[in-house]
Amino acid sequence: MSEEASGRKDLAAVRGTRDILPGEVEKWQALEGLARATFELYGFRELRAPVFEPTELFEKGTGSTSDVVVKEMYTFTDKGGRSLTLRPEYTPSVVRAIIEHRLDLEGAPMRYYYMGPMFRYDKPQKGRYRQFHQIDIEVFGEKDAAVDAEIIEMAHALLGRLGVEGTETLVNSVGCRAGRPAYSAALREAAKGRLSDLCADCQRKAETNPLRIFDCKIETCREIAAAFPSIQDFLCAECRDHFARLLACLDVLKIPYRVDPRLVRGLDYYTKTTFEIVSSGLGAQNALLGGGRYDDMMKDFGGPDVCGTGFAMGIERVLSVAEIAGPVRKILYVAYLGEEAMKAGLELARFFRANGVECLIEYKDRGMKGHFGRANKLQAARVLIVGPDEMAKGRFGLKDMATGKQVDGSREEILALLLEK
RNA sequence: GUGGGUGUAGCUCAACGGUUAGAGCAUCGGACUGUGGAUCCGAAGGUUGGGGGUUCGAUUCCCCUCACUCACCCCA
Repeated sequence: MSEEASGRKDLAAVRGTRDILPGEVEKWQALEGLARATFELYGFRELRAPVFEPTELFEKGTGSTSDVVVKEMYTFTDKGGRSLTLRPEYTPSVVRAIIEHRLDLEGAPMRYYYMGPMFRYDKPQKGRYRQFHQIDIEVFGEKDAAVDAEIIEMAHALLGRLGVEGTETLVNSVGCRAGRPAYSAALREAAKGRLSDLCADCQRKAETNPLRIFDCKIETCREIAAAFPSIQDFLCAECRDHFARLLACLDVLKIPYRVDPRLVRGLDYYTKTTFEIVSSGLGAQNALLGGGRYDDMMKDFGGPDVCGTGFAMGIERVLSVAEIAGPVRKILYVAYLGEEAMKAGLELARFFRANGVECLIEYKDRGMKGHFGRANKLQAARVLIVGPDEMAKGRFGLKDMATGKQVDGSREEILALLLEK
């Protein structure tokens, strides 16, 4: 049966992955270029880490109770018997690299960015894939809430350059390890008091993750949850000051935001600041980017006590709402007549390419009409005409396909014309 | 992992349970052997996602499976 099966389906890209084809890939390149240019303005440098890491890295970093680690990792055993995992997120890798190379001792600003694929075994839907791509930025060693505001502003700057509109910035503080357990307990207590009035889903959340009751869409649950204690009341003095300073700096940078006490985020390691930028142009998966502060991870890894803060931006999601276009290509199509002219055209193509002109020659014998039809099909900007007559004179034709105007000249004269616009 | 929707040519879509599954666009060839977009003619392209069942007969009805898609969950 399997040998009879249609090859086409069997060889399709696996579930949750997809090809990015010419025509679309130019948008990716444009986005990546704008991201690099923007981050470099803020003093960030690229840091490339491996696509897979020891499974333990994510268990300790991302958190062994997070959904990502519990049920979404691509984990496998290699031939040496090691348990490895295709990274579901990037932050633990950067932290590992800093410790491994003692980058904290170099004195350079620890501002890093990276873009590449991440892997999570989720059920695919709009804006959610099993191999997806993130742009990730991290800053280490800056305790001041000002840097949290700075990276949020940097995210805005990038989204602005990408033509993304209709976004909202949500910020919150989840406190530190001192205050958070107390808040969870208080929330659980409050939920127990109204348990019978909550929906079945929320009754379950009351046990497993009381913070998520705030996310329920049922009206009665929302009303009940509105009366629950706010995390703001459980922050220690230091966390409260940190959060106030974040908001003050966002005001200085003129970043509009909304404080959302429900914004907890699913990764275990966040402390103090959490934030998210959401878009109205997406479906249920509406977060364009999310991040926050993680002051304990480095220490928990057995490294120096260096704090961190950063965010991850989903490339697929941003592209679906971005207004960017790839560069306009101005292809020069080489039209020739006959074998000798083909060889002359081949050499002319080499010459023009060596001088920076995108040039296309195809090895199919066509008449002049056929060549022009093909050039038109390819949306070539110009056609170079090489025939026996041209070769005899050493002067070739150059036709502008948009205007229909045609001139002739030596190859140097034509090159000059090609380069001037 | 749980639900709903959808799978017919490269793309967008037709076809009451009944002959050889069609159309537009795209592709290729010709009209047209030194100058494009047009027009006309023609060709090629399908195990109707896959498997099983009901039926004299299934693209159509039923079941399973796979994929896509939307939502839950979670997150980028």
